[in-house]
Amino acid sequence: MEIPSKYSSGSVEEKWYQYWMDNKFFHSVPNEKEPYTIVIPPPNVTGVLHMGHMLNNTIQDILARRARMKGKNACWVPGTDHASIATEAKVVNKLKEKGVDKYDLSREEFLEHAWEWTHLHGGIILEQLKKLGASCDWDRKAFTMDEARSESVIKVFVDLYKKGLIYRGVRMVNWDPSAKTALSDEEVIYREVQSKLYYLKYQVEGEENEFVTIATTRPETILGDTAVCINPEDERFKNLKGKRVLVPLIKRSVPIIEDSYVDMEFGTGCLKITPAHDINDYEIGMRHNLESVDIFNDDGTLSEKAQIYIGEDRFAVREKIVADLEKEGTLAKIEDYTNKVGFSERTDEVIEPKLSAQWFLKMEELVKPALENVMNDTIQFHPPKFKNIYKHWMGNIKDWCISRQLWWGHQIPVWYISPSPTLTKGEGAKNYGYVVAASEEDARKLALEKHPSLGGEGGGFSLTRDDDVLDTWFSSWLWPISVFDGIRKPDNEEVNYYYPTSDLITAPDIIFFWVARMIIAGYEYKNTFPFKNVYFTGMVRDAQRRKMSKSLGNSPDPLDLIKKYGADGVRVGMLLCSPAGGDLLFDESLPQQGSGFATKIWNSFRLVKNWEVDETIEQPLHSKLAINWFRNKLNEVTATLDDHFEKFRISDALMTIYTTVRDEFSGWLLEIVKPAYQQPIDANTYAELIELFDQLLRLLHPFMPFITEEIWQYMKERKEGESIMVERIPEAKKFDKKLLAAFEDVKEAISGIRKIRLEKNIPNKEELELFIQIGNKGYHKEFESILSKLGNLTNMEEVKEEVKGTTSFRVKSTNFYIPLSNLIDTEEELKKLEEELKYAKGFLNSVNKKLSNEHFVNNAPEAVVNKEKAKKADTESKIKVLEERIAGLK
RNA sequence: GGGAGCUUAGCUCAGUUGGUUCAGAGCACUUGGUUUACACCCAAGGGGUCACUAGUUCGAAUCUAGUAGUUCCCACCA
Repeated sequence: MEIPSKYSSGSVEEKWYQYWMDNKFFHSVPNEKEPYTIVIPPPNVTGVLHMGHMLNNTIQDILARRARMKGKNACWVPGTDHASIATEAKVVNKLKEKGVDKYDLSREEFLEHAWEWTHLHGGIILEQLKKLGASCDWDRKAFTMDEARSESVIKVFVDLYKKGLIYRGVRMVNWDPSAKTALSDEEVIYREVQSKLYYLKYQVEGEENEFVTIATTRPETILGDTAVCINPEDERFKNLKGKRVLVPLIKRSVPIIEDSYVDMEFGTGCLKITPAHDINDYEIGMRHNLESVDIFNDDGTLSEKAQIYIGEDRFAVREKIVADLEKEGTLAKIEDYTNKVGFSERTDEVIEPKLSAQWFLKMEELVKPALENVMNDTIQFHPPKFKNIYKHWMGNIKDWCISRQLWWGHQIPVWYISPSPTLTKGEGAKNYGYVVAASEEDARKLALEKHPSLGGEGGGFSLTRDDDVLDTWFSSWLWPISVFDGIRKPDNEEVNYYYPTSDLITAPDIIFFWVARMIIAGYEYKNTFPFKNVYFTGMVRDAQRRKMSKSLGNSPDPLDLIKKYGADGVRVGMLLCSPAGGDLLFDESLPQQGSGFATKIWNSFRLVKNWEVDETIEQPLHSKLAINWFRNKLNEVTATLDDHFEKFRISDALMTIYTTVRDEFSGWLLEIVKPAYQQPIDANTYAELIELFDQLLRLLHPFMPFITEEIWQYMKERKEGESIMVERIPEAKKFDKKLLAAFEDVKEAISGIRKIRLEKNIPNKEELELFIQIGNKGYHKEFESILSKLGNLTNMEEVKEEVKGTTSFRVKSTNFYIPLSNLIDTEEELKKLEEELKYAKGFLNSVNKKLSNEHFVNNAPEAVVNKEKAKKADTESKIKVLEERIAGLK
């Protein structure tokens, strides 16, 4: 079989992905094996793949593939999220481009557009994941708004309502004037901004020349002022108590009230109160029975209640009102000021606190098991520092505002009852309220049960469904259950088998949005945790630590990267430098390194595969020894990998296998067994090499699925349906630590020879002689054939004392001498030896100091003391050797 | 304002319970090499007072306290 000299990732990746799909290797059904389950953090249905997804999904795939090769029944469930507000914003913009305003459409018409958009762009991102090699069970593709998931959401809403956990209330909520919807607290991002502090003078009513000065960052809100507040302790304003002041421009008379909330130190010590547009003012307003004047429309323009600037935008009004206040003479001064302003996570609009009727979920009881089981490590966070953050949030949780004034999403299953006019006439008139039910049919029944009069004589009624939809996260919090249909059919075989899932891989920025809430839902609906481990990835940033963003143009297109470096190369690049919870500083040198590694593996394979095998020659001793050594090495590496994976140190695991392939396998093993130019290799060594290569590929497969499959298929004749991805990964076996340590000494001796060649400018081709003065450590005669081959030695001889006229080096207490006719620079050699001697003496000194310290000898464990004694003996013999050598040279 | 974390080589980070080379890895850097698998390579090498200070201990990168710097999370000071 001819092996191409260059590995071409593109065609190889396409070929094997198709092969895996055709053979249904990704597909999982419940069986007798141990399940290993991951649910994907569902990306936005209309989103495109970005670097964060790459990192995240690479890790998921590595874990899934590894579990599969460990003999588990791995199931990685893919899917997408309808992303209510983000998708709706996109559709609204799209319509706007076509000159269509959302509000000119009916709800049904708008949803038609939204579905069209979803079908057009939906799932592109999942197709992109295939390019990465993601081994998802595509037959299980789920969508948060498909039938099964939608019904689950509705069922849960009804259930929570019945449990008394969902309620409707008028509250101060975070209002996004751009999307015209309420948001949860988590969807508001506070940012520091440079703004101004405006000092405004309010005339005291009835006192022509007496003014009260307040400070505000939002002068436009004075139009909604219904009081001015002072601290009751404030001596400066004693005379104002009980008086009233006039709001500038509109001259509304408002009372001066007293509340200890006011900080006397800040600003002027006087605070204007706008209960409709500030959460604190709202609370003060409640305490003092103040009127609320809502001066804003839903879109952030001023309403009629503002009296002036009606219909103009709040920020335009801010400019204008400052000018008008100045004209009026009520603007005292303006200062620069830095404060924090809330922005909408999705639309980046400045949030307006607004009073409105919304649906809430009571959290206090629900969070209890979720908090407890993270704190006691039933669910483990990696890295564990996120436990603190989680705890803090859970401990201070407020009720969750779950309604959104949007159309794209799960419409709230609440029906308001409008009785027929005959029923509302006269004394029978009453508010029939609403019912909560999974369908209109159920709602109708329920309404009749609740109000029998509706079905009675002169009855009849209509139902109007609540316009709002549910927060996106109200569907994704059910994800680990709902993808197995465990909400609608709580005891089905699938959910019983796959749930709880194994590992969740996600970014820390959605720890509250999603992770915490999934845990809550898990305990509420399955009575157990939704996943055993949560691995938090870092943020992908650029080399300057800046966030990847479109506007900065520092975010590479993942698909371009895959084209350029191969999926394997990109996967390796993502992971080479990505500790759990730590940010990944990405630049193209990383995937470059990854693809370089792929080339390295490819070339190693070509080397081996192209050797001619000769059955008649015997296996050389050095090959036999090297193979045996590498077997032990591989077992050590396998154990190390197991340990890394157990601790979710994925980068370290990759680095382990990376250096094993590059240094141990290619650098040492292959160099040792490599036959002379154009010479054949013995059959024994060849067969064993192929087997070891096979083992290595299996260990590597989860990281680099494509190239490992390609090589594995080339390695031997394979039958249709065979694949490395369904083979077993090597188990950790015992290994000989002494052997491995001895081999390190051999390597060091070879390095010593190489170093001398480099220093003395001796080409590798030139053969050398080596004399060995064996000390009590550092030499292993059994490996002399290896030393001889890699050192290119003609003759090796053991000697009892130092050899004159040679250059030398040491491994532990063994001296190696290389005779170099005419090439010895005695001065140089002496200088080197003196330095070594100086170091050894210093070292001995520190050891002696320890050993002569009675406290140390008496208190330290015996083993530690013995070790120090051994060090002392070794160093002393080394010093002796050095001194002899120096004397000899002189 | 409250809380948590971090500070180890030029960069990004390991370093598990204090005790053998524990002062490490990858990248970067320096030097040498076109040794027929690989220059996307190979060989050799330089580089750190483990932020600072004080303590505990026979012994501290590791434990304690404080200081400085830094990051993140939470919080409605106009």
